[in-house]
Amino acid sequence: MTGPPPSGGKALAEIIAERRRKAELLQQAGTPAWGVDFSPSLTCAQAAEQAPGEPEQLGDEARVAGRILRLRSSGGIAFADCSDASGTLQLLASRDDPENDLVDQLAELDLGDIVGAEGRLTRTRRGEPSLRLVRLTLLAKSLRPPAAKTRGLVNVEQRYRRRYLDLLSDPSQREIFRQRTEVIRALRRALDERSYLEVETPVLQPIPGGGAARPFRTHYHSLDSDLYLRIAVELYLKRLLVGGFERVYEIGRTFRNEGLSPRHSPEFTLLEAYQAYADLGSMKELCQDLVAAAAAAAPLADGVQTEQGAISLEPPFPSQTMSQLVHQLTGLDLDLLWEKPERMVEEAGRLSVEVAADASSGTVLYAIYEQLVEPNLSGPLFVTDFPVEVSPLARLGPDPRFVERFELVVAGRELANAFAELNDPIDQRRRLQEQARLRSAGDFDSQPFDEDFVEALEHGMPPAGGIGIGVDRLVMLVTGAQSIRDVILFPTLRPQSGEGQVGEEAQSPSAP
RNA sequence: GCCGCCAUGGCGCAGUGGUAGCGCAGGGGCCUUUUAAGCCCAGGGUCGCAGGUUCGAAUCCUGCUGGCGGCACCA
Repeated sequence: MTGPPPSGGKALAEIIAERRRKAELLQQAGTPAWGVDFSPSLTCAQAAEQAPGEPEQLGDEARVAGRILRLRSSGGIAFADCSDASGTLQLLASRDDPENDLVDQLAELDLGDIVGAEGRLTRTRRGEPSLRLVRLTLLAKSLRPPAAKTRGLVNVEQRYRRRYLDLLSDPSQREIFRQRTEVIRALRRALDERSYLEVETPVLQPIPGGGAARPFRTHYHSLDSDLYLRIAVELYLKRLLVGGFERVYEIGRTFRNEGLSPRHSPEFTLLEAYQAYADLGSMKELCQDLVAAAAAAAPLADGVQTEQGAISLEPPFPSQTMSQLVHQLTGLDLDLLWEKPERMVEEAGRLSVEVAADASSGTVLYAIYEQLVEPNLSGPLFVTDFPVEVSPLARLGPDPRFVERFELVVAGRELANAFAELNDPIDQRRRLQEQARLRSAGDFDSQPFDEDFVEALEHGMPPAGGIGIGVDRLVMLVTGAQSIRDVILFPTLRPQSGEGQVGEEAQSPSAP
């Protein structure tokens, strides 16, 4: 035996050794255990469908390929359940057939082996569609025992760390990720149909702007400069509006150096779309259409469930201002209090909402909304009129205390965020300078100043609407997933000891 | 980062102070239509890691590692 010692205990080592021995015996007999080509003529599901209607009747010839999930043998007859992406088909070998050695061949397979099977379609006495074998080809010997024969993997850590085991032992897990892809396709289709142009902007950015979040930092050796993984794509897409594109969007991975939770992943998929000459109402319509398209792409049997019960994602969604929502919950007369931020701070304290003693009225309003209102909103609901203090990139509304912005809230969570984009370069410069001031005062979540972006605005950006949608959360919603890790194939986990010690890649002499 | 819960053969689990068991998987055997097939036999474990308490620790205590949940940060 060569190769690395198998991980795990003695029993596992013995199982692996036994399987390797089988593979070697086969190879010595001239039967390769890996690397053989095989072209199926039907999927397992198609073959099952084409099986003859009557028991023990022989039908068409067929070739299928798949993984052996279960084996049963009964003296002179052997059965195997063969599974491919489409479903499962039973394989059958009988001593009564001329190829009676197939009974032993089939029985000697191990669970997890991948085979190509050729024979005639039939149906057993109990009515099970089956392939009566005339030839069996081993395509890939499995050296490790299957994690789970019937139920899927239960151990959550294993499911995330070794997702392939989760996927192969539980078809419903594969279905979730297939639906994820369908949702993203539906989003693309909806935007493409509206003449949006899909673009790609830098993931590595010298100045990480466009959102309030702490970035990941990395270093590019060739230019000997620090770069940041993007926290948003906003500032680049707006530059494209300056450049004359009128409808652009990007769906891509975005990175935020923040805590992990069932709703937060350090890398997540963000959709951002910008449309020149669009007002906030148009963005609401776009938002509704995108959410409805996503829901239609992954239809749940029992509808979309939230902690507050079943909800409909059928447009149109209602709107309410943040001030209305806070007033309804607390009874506070915000107009009366607004000029006295210290009174607002007091009221917040009374409501057990913690804010800085010198917080402005807008900041306090937002804090009360976030902590007391948003978590209890079932939605879907557009929350509008955000305080200017928490919206440095949005255009002022008719009431200059607020900006033209909405968030779509579903199940107590922010699903989308949109605003009428600020295109006043003088105001934008002032607001970004304020952000930069906060940042240098130690607030890592505030945005650094981006001179090039402001300069782009100085060339003139058309008035525009913009929207951002958290795609992972949208997928969670429409698939009923409870954790964001359940909709990310390989979620970020702490490296196990021994991992995460890659060393300095720049030392590699073969680095390009 | 803080708090709580969890970690027992490959997988799923039982075992709350007396030295570890069950089902599946794996090995040997029986069985000519099975469906998570069935039946018989024999295996497989330093109970996550390291200390401590005790005559005796899977079990109690401490630390560490990893996971989950909550808080904080945020989408």
